[in-house]
Amino acid sequence: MPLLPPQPLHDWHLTPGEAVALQKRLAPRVERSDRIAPVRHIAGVDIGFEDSGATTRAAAVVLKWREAGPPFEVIEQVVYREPTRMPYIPGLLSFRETPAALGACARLETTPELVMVDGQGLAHPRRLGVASHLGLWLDVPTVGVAKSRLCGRHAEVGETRGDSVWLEDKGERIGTVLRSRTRVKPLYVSPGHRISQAAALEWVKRCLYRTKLPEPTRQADRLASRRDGPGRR
DNA sequence: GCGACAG
DNA sequence: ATCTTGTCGC
Repeated sequence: MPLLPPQPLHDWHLTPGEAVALQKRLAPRVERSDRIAPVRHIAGVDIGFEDSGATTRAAAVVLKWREAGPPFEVIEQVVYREPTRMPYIPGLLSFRETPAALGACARLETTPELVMVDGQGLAHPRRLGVASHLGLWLDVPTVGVAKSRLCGRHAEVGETRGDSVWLEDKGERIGTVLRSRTRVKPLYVSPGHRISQAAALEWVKRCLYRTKLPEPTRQADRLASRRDGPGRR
């Protein structure tokens, strides 16, 4: 999918303090309501590492959306590598993963109407998780699907598949804690960009098939973390 | 000052 | 995230 013309949405040589300042400037640009075109394709994005972390491997997959529900047909798969440029710092994940993620997305021929990202969206201390940051950059609707909590509080979630509770922080709802599989650790779903809380949750539910992760993220996950080196596609 | 802390 | 064996489920 095409990348937007270069914009001051990201910088690769920032100190932690500068990165935090940038997040505060970008957060207000995140759109929290639905501005989504009819969904035909949904992409999944995830990052993995090789060479003890020296190489970052980004994976992007595109699935054809079917009203009939999953399993969806995978129509594109891309793996893109580049040297790792920043360490992992809680709250600054997007600065470590977004560069490679953009590289993978730029190599997709299809432009999806929705992108699911492994990580938080709004459910971030400054409301700019990796899903939001990537969404801003690509100017495409995104939803964050994380496997654990970064911030916020929530009541206990029911143990049955489909049960969910709000994730809140500082008096506002920042996401949803969703039990995607009975008796399995819940998912933390939050809007990335151009999507509402309700729609973000619904799309994740609609993409659940038989595993803990929704299909877009699951497919990207397996590509990004394969221990042997998948070339491309 | 003491924890918590996406991937 | 990654390092790891066997094991349970579809």
